[in-house]
Amino acid sequence: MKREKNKELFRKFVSRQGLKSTRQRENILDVFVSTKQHMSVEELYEKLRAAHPGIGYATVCRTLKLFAQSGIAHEIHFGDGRTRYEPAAQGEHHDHLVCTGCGTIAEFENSTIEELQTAVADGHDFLIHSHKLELYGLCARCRK
Amino acid sequence: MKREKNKELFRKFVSRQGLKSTRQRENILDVFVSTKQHMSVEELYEKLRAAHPGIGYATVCRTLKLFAQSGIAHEIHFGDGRTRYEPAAQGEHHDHLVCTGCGTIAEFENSTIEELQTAVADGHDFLIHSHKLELYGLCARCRK
DNA sequence: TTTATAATGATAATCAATATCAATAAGGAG
DNA sequence: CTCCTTATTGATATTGATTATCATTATAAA
Ligand SMILES: [Mn+2]
Ligand SMILES: [Mn+2]
Ligand SMILES: [Zn+2]
Ligand SMILES: [Zn+2]
Repeated sequence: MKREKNKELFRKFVSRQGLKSTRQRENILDVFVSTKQHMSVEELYEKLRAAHPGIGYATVCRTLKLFAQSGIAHEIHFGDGRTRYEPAAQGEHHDHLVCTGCGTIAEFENSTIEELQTAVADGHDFLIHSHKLELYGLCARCRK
Repeated sequence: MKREKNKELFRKFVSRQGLKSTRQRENILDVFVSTKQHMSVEELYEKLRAAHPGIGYATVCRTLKLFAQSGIAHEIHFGDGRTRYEPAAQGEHHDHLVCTGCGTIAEFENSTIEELQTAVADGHDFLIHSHKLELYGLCARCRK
């Protein structure tokens, strides 16, 4: 299961980096892997406080950054000034449709687009490390 | 010429919206349309101060927002926390290759990608209003 | 001109993210 | 297990870009 896989990956990352395993990190890990996607730091912090009062905002920020470093999370910026995180699925990738009406996020994969991106980069003698593709607009419900 | 076109478009926007034509707006317009692309607010402010000491930072911010509203500028966020602006070419569109080594920005257009984006959106019953496609990586020089 | 209203610019406020730092916890050595 | 070094935590202060405030100034219509 993806959740357990990510938890295991993070524990290995902590060990490999000489970091320490702490109660807070485990708690944040638990909540994060079982969360709906694209949560802001604030949202995750509130969810965590409900289960683990006393947790610090700074610790949540720091730990989410570690999640991103370890590869189990992706940091996302939708342009509203809030950093969001989503659990990563190893070996998978997707981009986002963002409804500016209700804020709903849909996900999609399109291998042809990905290939064309690589072709474009090749033409510029450019080596892609990562990319961001976001489609902003209105979902069906918000258009009615 | 594109520069004069954009200046004219902005002046019409100002008139249409019942705004006032001011020395500051004209100065900012002059500098903006003749600028290299993807300048941060801070960079534009410094460039403006050189030619027009006394200009206020807040005025630069406000005016750049007006440029974006009027359609002669695009607001860009490359994820470094600084808002950038680039002159818009009416009826044209491009996306960006961002070198994480030296910060150089290359531009590209790919109509096939654009069509595929629309197809993806259609499949989700989603109406695209705008999109963001950025390819991050290393340019040829930074790879050597 | 006169006058109503918008714009300006100095400054304060905002807000998410990050840095600081004393107190606490982890975990290896003995 | 206990000691000890070092990392982590969380309260708080700070940062940095942007936005709001507001007294002063400028615009443009009457
Ligand atoms: Mn996603
Ligand atoms: Mn551009
Ligand atoms: Zn919607
Ligand atoms: Zn480069």
